[in-house]
Amino acid sequence: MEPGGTRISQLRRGVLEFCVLALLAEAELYGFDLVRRLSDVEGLVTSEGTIYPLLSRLRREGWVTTTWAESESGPPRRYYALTEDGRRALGGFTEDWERFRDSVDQLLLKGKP
Amino acid sequence: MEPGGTRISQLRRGVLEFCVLALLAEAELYGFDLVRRLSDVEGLVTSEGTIYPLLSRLRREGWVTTTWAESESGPPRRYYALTEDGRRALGGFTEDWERFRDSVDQLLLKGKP
DNA sequence: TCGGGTACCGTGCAACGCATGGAACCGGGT
DNA sequence: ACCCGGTTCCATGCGTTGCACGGTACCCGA
Repeated sequence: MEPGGTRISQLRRGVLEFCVLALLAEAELYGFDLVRRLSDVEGLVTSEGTIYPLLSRLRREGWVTTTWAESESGPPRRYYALTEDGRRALGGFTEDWERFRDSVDQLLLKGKP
Repeated sequence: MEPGGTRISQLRRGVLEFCVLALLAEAELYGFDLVRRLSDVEGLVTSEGTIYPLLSRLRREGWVTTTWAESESGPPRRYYALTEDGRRALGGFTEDWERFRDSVDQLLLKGKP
């Protein structure tokens, strides 16, 4: 299938980033684990090719910090932790999301309750 | 500001298209009017530079048909009408949107009811 | 020793919103 | 008579970001 060809992958744009922040708000996680956790959520399935560039961006923005830790079953893991800036960004986005979601609902579900 | 630089403009991706279809599901409208109507909805403000390429896509997909009509106050208008295919596409997306919205809500609002 | 699971990462493409700019028509103010 | 602003259409190019693809390296069981 052509890349970005599905409707859903367009929906993910700009949201995935903050879904990752939301997961990191509860616990420090590493990249590979984030992929697995997102796969458990309908419509958010993604791959390493998406996650790692995304995590690099988050680091560049100063929204996460990272620490290395050994693993018992493979190469070392890089754990990501939310910064105070990251928490603020997540809060700001959440407000934007709620407004946006309501607007789209209003247009899309007008006539089908 | 850099284009596409805001969080919101990324959210609009892939959604705007179907918001336009939703508006056309109620009445035939022309491009300039669509811009005004979307500006009335929080988070969906857009411009002609966005709408016209989008409408071209919809035509190419066969989701809308167009008819010209004179205007009393300016150049002629091109009115857009939803096709049966367009209505089906809108229905399909609406289902996808509901699932996606619930997933994001679940992640983002976990802990803040 | 060899394959498969774990774990990291970069490069290049495609989609789409938007800034920018251009064209043509109309009416009102100076 | 002339220009300016509103209306209405459209095309071109850029930036962001998800994803396909490919690469490296470690560990373990068959």
